[in-house]
Amino acid sequence: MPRPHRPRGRTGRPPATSRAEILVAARRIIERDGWEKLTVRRLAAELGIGTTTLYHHVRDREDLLVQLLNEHTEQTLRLDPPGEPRDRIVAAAVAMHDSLAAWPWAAEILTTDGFLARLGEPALRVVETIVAAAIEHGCSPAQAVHLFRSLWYYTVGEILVRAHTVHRHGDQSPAAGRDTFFETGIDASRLPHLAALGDQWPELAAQDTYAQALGAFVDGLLAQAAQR
Amino acid sequence: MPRPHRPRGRTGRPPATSRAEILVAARRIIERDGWEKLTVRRLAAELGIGTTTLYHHVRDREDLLVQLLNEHTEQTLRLDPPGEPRDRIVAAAVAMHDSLAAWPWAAEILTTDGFLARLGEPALRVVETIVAAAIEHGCSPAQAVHLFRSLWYYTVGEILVRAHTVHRHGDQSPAAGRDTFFETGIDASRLPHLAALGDQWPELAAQDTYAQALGAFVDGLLAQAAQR
DNA sequence: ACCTGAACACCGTTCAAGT
DNA sequence: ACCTGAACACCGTTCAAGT
Repeated sequence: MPRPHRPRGRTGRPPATSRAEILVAARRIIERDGWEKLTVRRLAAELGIGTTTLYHHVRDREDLLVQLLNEHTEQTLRLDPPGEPRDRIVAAAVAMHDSLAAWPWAAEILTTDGFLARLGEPALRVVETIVAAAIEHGCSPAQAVHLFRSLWYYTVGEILVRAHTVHRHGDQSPAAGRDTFFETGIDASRLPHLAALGDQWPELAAQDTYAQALGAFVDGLLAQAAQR
Repeated sequence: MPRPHRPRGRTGRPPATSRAEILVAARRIIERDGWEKLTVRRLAAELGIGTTTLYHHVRDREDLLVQLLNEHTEQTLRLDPPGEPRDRIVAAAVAMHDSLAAWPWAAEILTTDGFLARLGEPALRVVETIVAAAIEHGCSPAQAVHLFRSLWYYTVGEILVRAHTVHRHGDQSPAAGRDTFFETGIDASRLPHLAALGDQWPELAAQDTYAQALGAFVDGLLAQAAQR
């Protein structure tokens, strides 16, 4: 007599909660309640299972997040940019950035120890693309790794700062733009340029210059590598 | 009659717990137990006061951390670098980096919304130095702000990744160096350069190239600004 | 005015026990 | 074998009340 547990299973084993089911439920929570609400306990509740049961399928919270991100990169990070090595590096880094920036909760694991090592192949292919292009341009393998790492730091920093910045779309009130130095008057004699910038700062800081500065960074790094 | 510095219990009422006392106690916890243990509750216990009392002196946990960081930058961040604008930018960014990197717990607030706006004058002077030097070099005010912000992203990313990386000093075991792509064999036909790099990656990734890549970034950004 | 215990509303993780 | 309730050891923050 088969136990009436969860139907829609194949013949044989009673269908245990699967990895895929977990990831779908996790995405549902993120979409419905915001990613801050994605906790181990809530996820178990969403699946209708005990919190403990989740630990049979996921090592810990970090593991859950990494699995979620890997699934996401597998779906969004497909590229093989053409062109000069320099342009391939920029294109790969922009693709990496855009894929990660779309999921602000990625910020939580981006800087964890050994993060890159836990990435799946689609993400690693971006690393490969950058390292390969740098070597083709004339970098030594060591220089290529250092170049990738520098771009990675810049990218992670951009994503993390942006993820934590409240975007006040169209809010023109004086309370908007907390990221200005100037709501409390600053000493114009000590900090003349910041004082002169005044309330232009929030506007300038809101502009997206990631890709442009990335280009400058890549050019600077490639030029430096060529000098040695 | 001389009283102990921190009265335990209900002895009269010497001056209420001061901001300075709180910050000293916070630093004591960080030094003794590690910064992960610095919680509102523990800090109150360390001071011998009720958790609630702390909220009379500190708006919330984030405010506590920002106050702590501001005190730290006031003590460590004094500079007025000489030389060419380009070198002044590099020197200021390195000083900012070193000051923040010394306190890994800063990672917790570095990316919070409006963080820069909550900094004290010593920290703002670094921003002023970088913006002023960029303008002196020929940047427009907008370009100078963008330049600062790009360096900020790079710096924050470096600090955050490093702060979360376990440094296995002298650990030569195979388990060491989690940040390698290669403990699980990678597909050499799909990722040839990463495969060729092999176990060299952890060693290369451990090298500190912050200042060198920063120089390249600054050169790249200044060159790009001059082109427009 | 200054301070606080208790409560609220949560966390991630473990483990002995149940089915 | 698979699953789980209950417990452990915490969090940040609030509020009504005490001194």
